Amino acid sequence: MPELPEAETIARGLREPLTGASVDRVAVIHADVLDLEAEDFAGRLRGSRFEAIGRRGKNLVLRLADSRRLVVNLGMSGRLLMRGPGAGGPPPTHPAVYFHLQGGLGSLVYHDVRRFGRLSLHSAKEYAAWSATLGPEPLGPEFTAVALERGLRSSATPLRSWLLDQRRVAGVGNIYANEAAFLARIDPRARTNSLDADAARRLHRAIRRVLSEAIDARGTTLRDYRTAQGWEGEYGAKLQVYGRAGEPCPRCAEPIVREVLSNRSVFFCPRCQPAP
DNA sequence: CGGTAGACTTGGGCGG
DNA sequence: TAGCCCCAAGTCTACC
Repeated sequence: MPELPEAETIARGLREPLTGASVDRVAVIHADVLDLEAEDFAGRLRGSRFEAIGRRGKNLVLRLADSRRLVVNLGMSGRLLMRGPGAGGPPPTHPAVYFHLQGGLGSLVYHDVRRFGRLSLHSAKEYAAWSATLGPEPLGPEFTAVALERGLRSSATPLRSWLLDQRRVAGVGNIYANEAAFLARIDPRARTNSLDADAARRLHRAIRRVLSEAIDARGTTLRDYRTAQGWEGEYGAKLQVYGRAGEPCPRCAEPIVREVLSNRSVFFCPRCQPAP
């Protein structure tokens, strides 16, 4: 998604307009974002009330009144947009699913240019099982420096890859993995079992800081991400290394380097983030 | 099991 | 300009 700060921003923006609203009708435009047949999906949601709006890692979790959960993974380009009752303004360009609400409350639109996103409907039990496959919430109490140090020691994968593994910690993606490694002054290519306790403490602080500050800025819009109200996030202007290859490091002015690691870009300052 | 490369999909930009 | 171009917030699979 849209990573954790973007998902959190969307959840906050959906809470007020969606909590307590009920689904009148579901219109499926692109069934390939569903884990069920379109008819089945629409039928199971008709009449359901949204009771609580939350997030797990990068996923939006919309709890229904009967304790089922609609889990939305936004992939690379998914949006969850509230449309007012009048639905003024231009219509969405790439709608995949419309949730029309009862009582003239407008609609919730799942919008996705690339359709890498997925919408799944879980029973309470299925949701618990799915959630258990994800690592701890990085802004929650379970994610301690000691737990992080233990996790890092148990693997020989490069730090950037470790951070992208949702079973390790839930919600960090490529933007914030690169930013956190920079703030912690660790080479993102370093094997995690080569990092010492002090590096783990720095990384713990850096992850929490970058995610918190990105939430405060309502996330990072590179191109596709929007809040539930359709606004862009403001954190892009605060990125230190991500997408800044060739620009001077904000700490030491050495040019930022871009490399490819596991088929994805990795950005770092070769002077501030020395190989251990 | 752990780690990596490619596939999936569409659109924007001409580089990193 | 246009291209068996390049790149992109993610995740799943195959394969070593």
